[in-house]
Amino acid sequence: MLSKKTKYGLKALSYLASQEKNQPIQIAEISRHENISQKFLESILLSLRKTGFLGSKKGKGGGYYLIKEPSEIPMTAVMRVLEGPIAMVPCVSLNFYEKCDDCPDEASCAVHKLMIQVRDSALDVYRNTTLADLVL
Amino acid sequence: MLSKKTKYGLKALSYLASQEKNQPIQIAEISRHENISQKFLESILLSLRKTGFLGSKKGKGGGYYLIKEPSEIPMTAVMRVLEGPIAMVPCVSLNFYEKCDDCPDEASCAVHKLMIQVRDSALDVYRNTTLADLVL
DNA sequence: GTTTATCCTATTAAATCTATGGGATAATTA
DNA sequence: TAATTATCCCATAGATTTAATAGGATAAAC
Repeated sequence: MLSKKTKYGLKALSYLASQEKNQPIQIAEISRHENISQKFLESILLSLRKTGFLGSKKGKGGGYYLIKEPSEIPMTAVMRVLEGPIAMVPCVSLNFYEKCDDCPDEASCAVHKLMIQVRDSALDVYRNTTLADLVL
Repeated sequence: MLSKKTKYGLKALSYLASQEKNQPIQIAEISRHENISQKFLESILLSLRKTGFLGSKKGKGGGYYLIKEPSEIPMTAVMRVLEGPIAMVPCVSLNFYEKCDDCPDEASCAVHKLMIQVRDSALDVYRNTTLADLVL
């Protein structure tokens, strides 16, 4: 299941990407427009800022804005920040690899074999989709 | 993340599929061989029996066995029983569809758009993989 | 009738996710 | 400078899900 955090984060990014001008948009406006709990959204936008997707401005006229062009923001990056590993098991993760402590041999493991394929198919989608594609 | 239930279920199915003869294999043997908590595995095998993947036999010489040929068991079916929906959000699920209560229009929803693609790519893998492919 | 192994339900323990609260910080406006 | 506005940040509560365990019932074999 996709977490609410990821869902809300994607919606917020899309909303920002859909703006004509790249002016700061307030949390309140995004939360209203996308039906997201304002406080929850606040923490999500904060993490998107800290990971380099968004810029922010305080005080009146402040808010959040995209730092890069939507077409320059691949879903691989967004998903890894919001949802975490793209792989469904750590032992097939490219960026978050961990060995299974129960499994003696990855090469012969059925789960490993299957999840490699699932990971690759998901990667294929995420690598070929940018934020711009979702706003069309 | 793949649940332990699914991981263990897949391993158990693979172990059964790897047996020479299709004789009943005891829970204890599978749990030992695959490093799975016996009691937890018990409940998983039970659900796999109730959903028509496994047969069972009680008493001495009893255990679980595959009902169909491994090549006749597609991963779509296994995953749906063990893990649930293949889609990451209910609004793009083929077998477990649910409308999002927050989202006014699916067609214009960025999350919807992206998750349709992810679902299709995962389906493509699961549909083209059977239990037999994982045992090779 | 004793042993063996699955069947079944209930419950607990742990982890994770979702959401909220309250105040600190910084920028704008007057 | 003071008031207002909006992000920043930490802490925590509440809800849900997952993982595992317990204990006994049932059925088959010998």
